[in-house]
Amino acid sequence: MTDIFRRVGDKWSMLLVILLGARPHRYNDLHRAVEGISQRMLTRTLRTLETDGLVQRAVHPTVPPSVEYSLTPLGRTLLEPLSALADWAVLHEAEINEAHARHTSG
Amino acid sequence: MTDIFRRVGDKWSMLLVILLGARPHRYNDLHRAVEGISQRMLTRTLRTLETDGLVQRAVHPTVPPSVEYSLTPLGRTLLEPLSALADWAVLHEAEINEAHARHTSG
DNA sequence: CAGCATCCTACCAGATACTG
DNA sequence: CAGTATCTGGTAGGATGCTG
Repeated sequence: MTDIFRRVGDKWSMLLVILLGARPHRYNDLHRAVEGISQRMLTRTLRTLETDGLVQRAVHPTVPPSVEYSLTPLGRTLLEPLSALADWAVLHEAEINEAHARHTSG
Repeated sequence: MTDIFRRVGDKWSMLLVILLGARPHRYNDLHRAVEGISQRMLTRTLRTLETDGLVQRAVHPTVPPSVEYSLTPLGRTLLEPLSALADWAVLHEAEINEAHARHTSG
């Protein structure tokens, strides 16, 4: 189980899954949307998600080429629990920062 | 938000939070329960969780000393979304492994 | 019992440059 | 547009030995 978590729970994976949950994205869409991600990590993370069967990659042989990433049905089942956790993070971010301040100062 | 995830979502944190969600544990309880964790990482992870205000540490000045770790109220609010994700992981582990096999072989 | 200090390694992840 | 290749520093995390 911890293996699954390590894949799904890392810095970029969750962000990508949540983004792709909203709508399919192309490579550079994601690159722009996920502020701060390097090409390397974007590609790596997408490959991992694809290998895990959470994301599917559709290549349209146009000129210039376009590649569309979207969630698989399995990926979509992840969306709900992941969003719950993301909501929790947003909701309690302030409290965590306060706790931090308490431990840092006193 | 990604910062929160990095702390909460790492290899050991979620395991500890879920364990402490069941009942308070002492240091060596956790060390035994979390098969494979080193003292170093157990201590480090507990300290991080404590600093984040998710876990509280109660020292009982007995001989020999005993230290009890438990979830704070904030930590308990994390339990639900985290369990949801853990359940998801257990439920879909097989599918992910199958997807892996597909990408490895063909 | 419940840690801390130190050393060490391997992998992770960013920056940068290049390609079909 | 959608990647790959290479180099490099940082950090996660294990092993070991010691302490109040």
